Amino acid sequence: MEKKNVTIKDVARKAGVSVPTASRALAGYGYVKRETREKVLKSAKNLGYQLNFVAKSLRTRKTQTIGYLLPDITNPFYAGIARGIQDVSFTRGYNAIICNNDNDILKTQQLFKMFIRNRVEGVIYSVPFNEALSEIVEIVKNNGIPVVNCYGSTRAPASDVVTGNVSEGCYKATMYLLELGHRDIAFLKVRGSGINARRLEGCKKAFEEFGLHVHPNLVIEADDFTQHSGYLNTKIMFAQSKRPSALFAFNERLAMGVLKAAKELGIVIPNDMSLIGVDDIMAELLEPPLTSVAIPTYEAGRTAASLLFNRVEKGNNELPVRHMLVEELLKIRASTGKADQE
Amino acid sequence: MEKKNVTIKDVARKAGVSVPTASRALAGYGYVKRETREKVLKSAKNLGYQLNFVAKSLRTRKTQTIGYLLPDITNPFYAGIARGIQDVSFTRGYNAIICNNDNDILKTQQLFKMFIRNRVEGVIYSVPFNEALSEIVEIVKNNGIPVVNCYGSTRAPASDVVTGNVSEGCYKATMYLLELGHRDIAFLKVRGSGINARRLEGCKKAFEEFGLHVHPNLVIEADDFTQHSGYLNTKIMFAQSKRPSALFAFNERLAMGVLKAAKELGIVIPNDMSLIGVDDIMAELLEPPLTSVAIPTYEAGRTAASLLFNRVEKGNNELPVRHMLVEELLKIRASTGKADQE
DNA sequence: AAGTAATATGATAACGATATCATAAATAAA
DNA sequence: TTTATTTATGATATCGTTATCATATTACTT
Repeated sequence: MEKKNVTIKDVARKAGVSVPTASRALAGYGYVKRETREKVLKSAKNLGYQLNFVAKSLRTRKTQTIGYLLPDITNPFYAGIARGIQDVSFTRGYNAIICNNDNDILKTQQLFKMFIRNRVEGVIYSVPFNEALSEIVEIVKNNGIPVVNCYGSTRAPASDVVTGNVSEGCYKATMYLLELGHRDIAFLKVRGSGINARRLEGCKKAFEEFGLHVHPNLVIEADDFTQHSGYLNTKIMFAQSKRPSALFAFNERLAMGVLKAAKELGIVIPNDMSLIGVDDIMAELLEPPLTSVAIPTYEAGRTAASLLFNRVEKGNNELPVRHMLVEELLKIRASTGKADQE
Repeated sequence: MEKKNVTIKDVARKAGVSVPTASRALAGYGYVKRETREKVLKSAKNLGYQLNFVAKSLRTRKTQTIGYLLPDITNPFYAGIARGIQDVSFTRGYNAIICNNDNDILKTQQLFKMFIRNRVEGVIYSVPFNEALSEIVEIVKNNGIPVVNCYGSTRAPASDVVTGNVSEGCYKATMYLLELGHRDIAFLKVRGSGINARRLEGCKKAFEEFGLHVHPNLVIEADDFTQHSGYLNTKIMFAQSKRPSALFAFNERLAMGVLKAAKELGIVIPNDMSLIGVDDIMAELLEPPLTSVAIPTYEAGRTAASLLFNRVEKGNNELPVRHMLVEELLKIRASTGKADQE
């Protein structure tokens, strides 16, 4: 009653056929007489046989597995992407090995090598830029494994890339603020973030359409994307200069920090100041519900997986490099309003 | 420049040794002369050799992989557990295959069978009870695979179980409310949830210590654990009966729904009513910051993984069944206050 | 110097499946 | 009937490693 470990050999013997015949019967592939197949299937069922996927993988050189590298699965942004990848994978009969790199390059290297050793058929990653990233991604590709970058560093090489129309999303949001009459709009971005830089581009474009320019003093650079950082920078900004009529934070956590600081300072949103965020994970649940640029993480994950499976099926080098965009939408809620009429 | 696919055979040939010797050198196992090892390692490095883990797994019957089944990775509660499992696994050189069942029993069966086919060395699950769950869990166990239940259905069999001291956590929270002078305390639970039933037990115990009883009318059963459900039930309750002086929702989403309903009804928390939640995922970020019973999901995941690896190492049947508790703590914030003095 | 133990290496088998090929039986075509 | 084709089955090789065992070499003991 301990371990059973039924192999196809047992199934074949019990059914009175050879191993290859049993294999064909179970796989439903090639020529097998109807009654033979039934005998084999019955035998398999009786013995409680479960295919050994490890052996199959070795022989067929297909592991039906892909790897996904992200910074941290407890970050809902990445969890959304992960879920999209998992769903597409599940439908195709694949598994995804999901690993956290905690933005640690040493871990990144370890994990990518692990992916290679495990002979994953493809890799998706969503990690920010790092000097050593390009190198290790190149190694993965040299091992014949297609790589898709999903909202990760655009500076690292990949077969295909999925990102949002980040500058357009922010363009729309800024246009919306401008149309509400706001002119003194502050932007809270994270220093060193390539995506945030592109977000700011979109905002500048909107200003230009109004014949205006973003005031450099109103572009604030946070050290990181934590709530605390948003809180701190807001406090500092409001202590130093005139309060802007609207604030656009390029990240939801930052926006939550702004919200908290504003509350403490007695600034009522949206009456005293409008606020826009990005991400749209908790936005609807905040007080007030936050107007924000929604990132369709689930769709991004699905798209990345689809691109990857295209390459897995067609052979990596058959296809040209593709760059797919998912649409970031402005969701208008209660944290924005018309500018003061003074 | 296409696929390289370097095997240990190539490494051995280039180093001028036999394959088994190369294997020993690379694994750092058994007798290998110092210079031989160096030759092999150099050869491996030059060729860009990466061990084929599939082949190794087949031979050693160790896949260094475990499976984790959860309802949905985008739910931060499960993401926390997943992260704990992943971290312990990573440290041990294992991978976790994480799969969502969406509370669908058909998927559950498919996924558990997939775990068996993939020859995972252990399985952890966090899924609610379902008639067919016991059956499939039993099949997994019969295949010699240890199973650990982490905050899942306690009615399904498993080698080991990890849960929180759920009734104690709620006992503490209720004691706190009682000590603040509250007597009309409403409880919002989810119908059919075994864990929520145990939570209520803890609350009742606290009442008994005060020589009181929970009023049955003040135990409200929600259909599910969504924010909407919390919102709806609050509206209904407040329309029908006298408003309680405190409300205890056994789930954060429910509590957020209560918060929203209260806001709409002009009920100020905590002045007009105290509110306590469970989970403590976003609690700190809500307005007002929510007093709640914190579930240490990350720790629970780590604990579950540790239990599992004990069995993986020691052999499944060597160890007695263990039930580990992680401590749920009451975090006091701004949503609770003294009862009215009327 | 002889015997024993430790070290080092390789030949062979095995893990559990599928791929490839050869051959036999059944069926269709001439 | 003969030949060609389709269907059915099994023998054998193979995927890339490690386990097991046998043997050769070196290093210690006495």
